[in-house]
Amino acid sequence: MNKYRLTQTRSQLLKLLKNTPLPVSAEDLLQKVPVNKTTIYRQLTSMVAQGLIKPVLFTDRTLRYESADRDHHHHLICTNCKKIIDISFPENIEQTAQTSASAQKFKINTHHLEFFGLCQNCQ
Amino acid sequence: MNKYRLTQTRSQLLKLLKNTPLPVSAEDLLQKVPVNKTTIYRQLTSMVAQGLIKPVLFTDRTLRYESADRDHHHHLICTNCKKIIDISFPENIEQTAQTSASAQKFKINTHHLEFFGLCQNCQ
DNA sequence: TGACTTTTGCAACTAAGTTGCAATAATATA
DNA sequence: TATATTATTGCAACTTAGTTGCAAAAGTCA
Ligand SMILES: [Mn+2]
Ligand SMILES: [Mn+2]
Ligand SMILES: [Zn+2]
Ligand SMILES: [Zn+2]
Repeated sequence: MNKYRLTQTRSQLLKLLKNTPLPVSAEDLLQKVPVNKTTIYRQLTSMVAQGLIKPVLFTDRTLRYESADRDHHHHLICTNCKKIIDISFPENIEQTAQTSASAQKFKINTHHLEFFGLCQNCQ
Repeated sequence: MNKYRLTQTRSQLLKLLKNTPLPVSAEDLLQKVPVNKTTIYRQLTSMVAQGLIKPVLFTDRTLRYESADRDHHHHLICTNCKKIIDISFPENIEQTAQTSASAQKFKINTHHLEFFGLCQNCQ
């Protein structure tokens, strides 16, 4: 009853996305899997729809994806070497923001938070 | 001694960017100022370099700009109608995050935070 | 095995943004 | 003010991430 078929290509891509701890771009995948770029883009779209992966947009405007079975977290991004480090934020940001948002009758559902700076190597 | 010249085009664009409270895209400007798109992109780059405006990348991947003389703030974005509302966040996010970041010897300089949800009209 | 449906590759396309170059406009200086 | 200098502009051509239509290939299920 699952309309998604587990093709060779799909499993290879999923394996890579599951095993790579940090967000992967379409181009990264293209270099590692012998498949047409059209297929990469279509598979990424399909996997997002299926809830297997999540898109993460970086400020260099590259769109990357990471496995969806991760806990909610954020990223530290080195502005020099582009290294990405996962980080979890201790407080409930949405709850804090909802207080100000309520004044405008805005209902917050999700948020997106990234930090920029220098990694150990680059400082 | 200022290498930036205050041309007709530049003043028109600056005026729009100063008077529009919410982030403006290159396309927005193109529709309002009778000027070539190449000029728009070059002026935006130049104004960012000069520190007059700041680029803001939204998760829908549109790049927008807003006047740089604003206090640090964030955005509430309606996922339905794309309305943008400015919001300030009461706490020092970077300080809180720096505690976790220090474990990886990462030095935070800036951050980027957006909230998504529904505006009053769309809920 | 088929029949049915999804996935794939290919080539052509789209759209945001960039580049080189010659013409034009702004500014500095005589 | 007139002229020299340098930045800005428009244009056309280009780049590049991502998209689309279509026919062939592969996956699923009876
Ligand atoms: Mn991550
Ligand atoms: Mn704003
Ligand atoms: Zn680094
Ligand atoms: Zn709305």
